[in-house]
Amino acid sequence: MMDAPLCDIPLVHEDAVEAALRGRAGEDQITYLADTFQMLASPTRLRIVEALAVGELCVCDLAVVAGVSQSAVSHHLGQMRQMRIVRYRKEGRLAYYRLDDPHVETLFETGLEHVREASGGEER
Amino acid sequence: MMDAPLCDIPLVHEDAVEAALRGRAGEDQITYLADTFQMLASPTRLRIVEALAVGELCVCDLAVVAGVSQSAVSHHLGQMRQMRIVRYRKEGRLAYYRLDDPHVETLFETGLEHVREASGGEER
DNA sequence: CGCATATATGAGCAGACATTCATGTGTCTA
DNA sequence: TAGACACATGAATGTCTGCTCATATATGCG
Repeated sequence: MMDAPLCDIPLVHEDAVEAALRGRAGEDQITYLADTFQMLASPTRLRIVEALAVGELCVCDLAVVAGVSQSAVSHHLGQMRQMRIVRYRKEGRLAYYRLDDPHVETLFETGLEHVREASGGEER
Repeated sequence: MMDAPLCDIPLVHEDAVEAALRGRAGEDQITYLADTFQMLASPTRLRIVEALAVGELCVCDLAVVAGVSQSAVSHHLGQMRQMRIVRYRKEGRLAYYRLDDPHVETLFETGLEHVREASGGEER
């Protein structure tokens, strides 16, 4: 039979694992962060973010820019609002949306830089 | 009754929409970017990124840190490798993983900053 | 060689997501 | 005030994701 495999009795590289475990973000923060990235994990929502990085737009405009129905865009906006990706102001019967905080644009830009390197540069 | 509804004949705010459409990223880049954020849209994978931000780790260590099975972590690593989130080097029968490029850590950090503001600060 | 181990990978299933369709709410205008 | 319109939202549905289980590949050791 086999000896105790290292993988079952945790800790292969005890020091490294402890270092990695020190100062981790809280469970709630990681969950919230995953949900935040989830909001950016859709071409349609990215088009919305990209557009709002230029300036505020109403729901109709966003539907045009993102190339989906008004209903679809509104559902997306509802979720993005909840995750604090966007905020909005009402003016008459129009709702003008914009990015909620500067970090969102930073995420978009940084992600795009990464993509331009990662998808451009081929195999290593 | 009303005139032709603005939403059906596109362009509500023509200037704003045109501004938003100017200089957009390519379809491929947006798709790739969405897939990249998708890789960060999971608590398990975020734990992996968080751990690798400290230093390289083998698969077993990562399974411990992320709190999932070896199989699960390996599946995640395969996807993350494909999306250029991580890379690895083989040493004997161990595989040591690390973040593929600095942008990844930036995304993680920026996201965490956003979360700390967004989830901390309450309703507006 | 032959076995144990570290990692990778395929299949399958339960839960999550994006869109559509239908309808609800509030605001403007005639 | 009646109706049209901008926007929001609930329900239903097809697709995708993440895990587990089973198995494959490869390396090291005796």
